[in-house]
Amino acid sequence: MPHELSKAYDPTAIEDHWAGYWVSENLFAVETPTAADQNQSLDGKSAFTILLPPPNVTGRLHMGHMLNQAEMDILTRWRRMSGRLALWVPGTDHAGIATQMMVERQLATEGVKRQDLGREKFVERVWEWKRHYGGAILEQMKRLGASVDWSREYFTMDERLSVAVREAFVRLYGQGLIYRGAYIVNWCPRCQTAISDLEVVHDEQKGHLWEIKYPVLNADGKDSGEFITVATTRPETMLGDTAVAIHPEDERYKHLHSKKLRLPLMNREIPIILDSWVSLDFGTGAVKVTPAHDPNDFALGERHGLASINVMDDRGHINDNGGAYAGLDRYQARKKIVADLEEQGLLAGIKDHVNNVGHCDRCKTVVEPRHSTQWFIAVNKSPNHGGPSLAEKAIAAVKPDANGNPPRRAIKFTPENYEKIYLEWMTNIHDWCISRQLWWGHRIPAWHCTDCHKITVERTDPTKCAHCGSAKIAQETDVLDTWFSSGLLPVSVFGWPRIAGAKHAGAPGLDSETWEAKNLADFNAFYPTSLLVTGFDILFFWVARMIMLGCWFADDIPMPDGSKRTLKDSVPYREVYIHALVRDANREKMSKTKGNVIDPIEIVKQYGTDAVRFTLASMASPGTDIAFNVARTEGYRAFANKIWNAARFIFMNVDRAAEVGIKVDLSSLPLSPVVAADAPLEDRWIAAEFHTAAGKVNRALEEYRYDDAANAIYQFFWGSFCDWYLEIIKLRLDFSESADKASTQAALTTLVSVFESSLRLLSPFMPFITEEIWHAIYDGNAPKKSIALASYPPTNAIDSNAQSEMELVQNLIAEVRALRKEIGVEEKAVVPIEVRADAQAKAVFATNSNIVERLARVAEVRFVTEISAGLSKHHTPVFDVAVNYERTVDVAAERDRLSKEIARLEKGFNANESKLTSESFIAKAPAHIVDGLKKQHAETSALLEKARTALEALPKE
RNA sequence: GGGCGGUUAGCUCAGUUGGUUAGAGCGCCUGCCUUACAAGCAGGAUGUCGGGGGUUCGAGUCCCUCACUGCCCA
Repeated sequence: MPHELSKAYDPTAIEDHWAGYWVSENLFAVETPTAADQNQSLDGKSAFTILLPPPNVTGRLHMGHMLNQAEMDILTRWRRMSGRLALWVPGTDHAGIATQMMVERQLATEGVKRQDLGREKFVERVWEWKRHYGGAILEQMKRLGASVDWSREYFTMDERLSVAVREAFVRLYGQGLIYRGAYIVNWCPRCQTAISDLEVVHDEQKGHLWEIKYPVLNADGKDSGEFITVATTRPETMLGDTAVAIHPEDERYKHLHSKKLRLPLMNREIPIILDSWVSLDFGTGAVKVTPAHDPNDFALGERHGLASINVMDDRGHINDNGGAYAGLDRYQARKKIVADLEEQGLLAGIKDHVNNVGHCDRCKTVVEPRHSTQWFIAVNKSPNHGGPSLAEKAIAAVKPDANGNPPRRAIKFTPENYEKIYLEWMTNIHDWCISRQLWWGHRIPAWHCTDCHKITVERTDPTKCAHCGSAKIAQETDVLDTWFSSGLLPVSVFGWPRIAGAKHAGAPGLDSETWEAKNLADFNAFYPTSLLVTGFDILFFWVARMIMLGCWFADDIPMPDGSKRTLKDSVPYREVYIHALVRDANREKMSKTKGNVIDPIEIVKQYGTDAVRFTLASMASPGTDIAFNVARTEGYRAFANKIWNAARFIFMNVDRAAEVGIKVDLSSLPLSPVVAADAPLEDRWIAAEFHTAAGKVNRALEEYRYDDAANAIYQFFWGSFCDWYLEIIKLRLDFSESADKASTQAALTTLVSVFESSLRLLSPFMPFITEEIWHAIYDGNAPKKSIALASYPPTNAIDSNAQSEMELVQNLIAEVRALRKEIGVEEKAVVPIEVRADAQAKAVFATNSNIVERLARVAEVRFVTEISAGLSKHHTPVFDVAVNYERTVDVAAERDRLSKEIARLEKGFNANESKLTSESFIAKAPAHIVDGLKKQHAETSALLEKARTALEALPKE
């Protein structure tokens, strides 16, 4: 039997199959456009390009990813079906710290340290690990059906992307924008590397404020007996103190200006310095200064020319500069120092104190600010050849044009407020520390000369120093921050810098000419990408970095027509959509420690990918966090089930029709429902409803209103198509001998056509179930390999007459149903009704009386000029209706209902009355408001009158 | 400390440039196994739109203020 769908909807049974099919058929691969395509503007299709913000290669899919990917997939499928050349490029980043950690952990189980292996062997091990376990998250993506081009999958350590990293480094270095310097950086003692500000997560912790007395010295270097008390949250850093700072205006200490202090425990003489940065009210107003271990102190040290004494090694242990404490872990040292101070009577007090402690984002170890030599990108500096800085360009790409009207933004943010946040951040950005003391990553292409101590940076590995010619050179051991390479992705995935016609194209390694031509074609077609979709928590990671680097490096690639590329077309993407956080049902942030993490794969197994996607979409209102509630998902699985059963119903009828020789011509189904002007009301109406919904979906997706789009489809499919259309169409699905076959065939054709269009409308949101049913409609001979390659239904004009006529019929049915309940008509009883209606409504009811009869279980619609006395009736502005039935009236309930209705009407009446009697309202409000209100007022008065009369007519108690 | 948001039905959230009597899903109550669907059908109840003040003919929507709350940055 054709069209076989199992009786019950079972998502897991269909989803695995289609997910595999989409990948194995390479369905969403996009070929590099040929030159001919380019000339014809890609065969008339403009590209929609979207890059997956690279998940960490060690990562597993979490709800945030699933939301992020569902949003990208919905947009990509919608754009693809709407005729755009849609390319979604997937991949992962190499996650320097995280991946190195994974492999070190693995080695630890073998009792081996990476140092035992040596750098080269260790890196080999990491690659091995990556081949085995890396990219699990992409496999999960495949199961979820993301419509990405797997043939273009990237990994930031790939050779082609490494070429881009090298090129970018060499250029920035040559432009004077990369430098090496000794600064305070965030140091993770566990990972033993510097990390960027963004990789430090701050956490409020209960701690202490230790108050320590520093003896004031006389001119002869002896203790004067006076003390300055300083307060600190990290007493162990005092070993590296080189001054104590006070505010120059602080009256408490004015007499101590120019005096010296004795640093306790170390017995070192340190100066008192004056600086207005010191806060008068914090602690005692005197601050110990440790330039090597605190960013603020470092700045003070620079201003006052203080020495910087590093007292800790890279594991967070006190080093030889720490005197008696050398070798101790930082916290052991803290304990001992506090104890020693107390013993010497120099501990003035201990106070409870809540402070913000920085932790390593990866391993949660407390970060130690540390003075060390690192590589930086000078983001605010003008390059050697002049012009704006990296940050200035990144600001110009986003800032509204001061003179432009309307403002011209090269990159548009949604929700808009992120533009402000981005600009705020980019305006105050500090130099970017790009070096990491790791082995896994892009090794910095700089060579140090042992003879002249200068640095050589070149595109190909040098054999001798570029400055003195010495062969005694050694490559820098540090690697680059992972973000340095992922920031380049928008240009590097399309082949930069190996782009035909670009400067420095012929980089070594691959078949350059072929590659460069192919890359040029890709770059011309797909850059700038259309959109970046990401969470706000990564705004500064991807967004900021990609914008800085994209704007910097793309602008020397000429435009396809040969003209100079300007900032507008150098940006990595035209739009940025920032989504919110997925929280648990109680709005709590999901976290492992709280144990409230929802594994999307588990939920998917229970309810199906389609239902989970729909849940996320329907809650994804821009700027609002999603409180993920499985009750919602359950509801959308029910929706999928509804669609499934509608399909079964339709197929059942198609098959029954076939048995009596009635066929639906599947080869001529329209792209979206088309009905004749003289078609039955329900046909004209469902087409109008469809186009209304389709219009809403298109408008909503243009504005990233996934919630509006999902709701419009839900309402249409369930509320209009299933609840009304399917019920009405049953009247016309008559397969008996006596039936008019042409009429049945027409009804069936419209039904199938509307349903098939609806599947295409829904497909971007629920790709699996729509794929399954769509193929079933065509009984395995679908016109395309996938519904995802079919066209999105175009929106036609909306027949609003059909909508208002149908609304009348629906209202009548609803009133009858309500009446039946009120007067206790049995569910199954078929009863006559009396209707008083104006001429227009009466005509509509008369034409469609069979619909009323079927849907409201009515025996006969009797048109009257006045409802018979004694019957309970319902009133609307255009008709009154009553059910002819020997009622068992619950007088109390009826009185209650009428009283409530009267109260409601009175409220409206009074509100309108006061407005309409106000002269200023009549004079100042626009005419259509006044007219509308007058009309409503008249209706309300009439209904109020009728309700009051009905209440009067009720038997007295 | 600086900045940005939020407060609308029991819950989670919509509510377009102020405009006619504030919506949805879930949940809740009542009645139905009406052969596509009980993961269903039909009917129903529920809101001083956080408090206060102001602008306006008109405020959930704009302004001020207070309260509570979340996030980012330092």
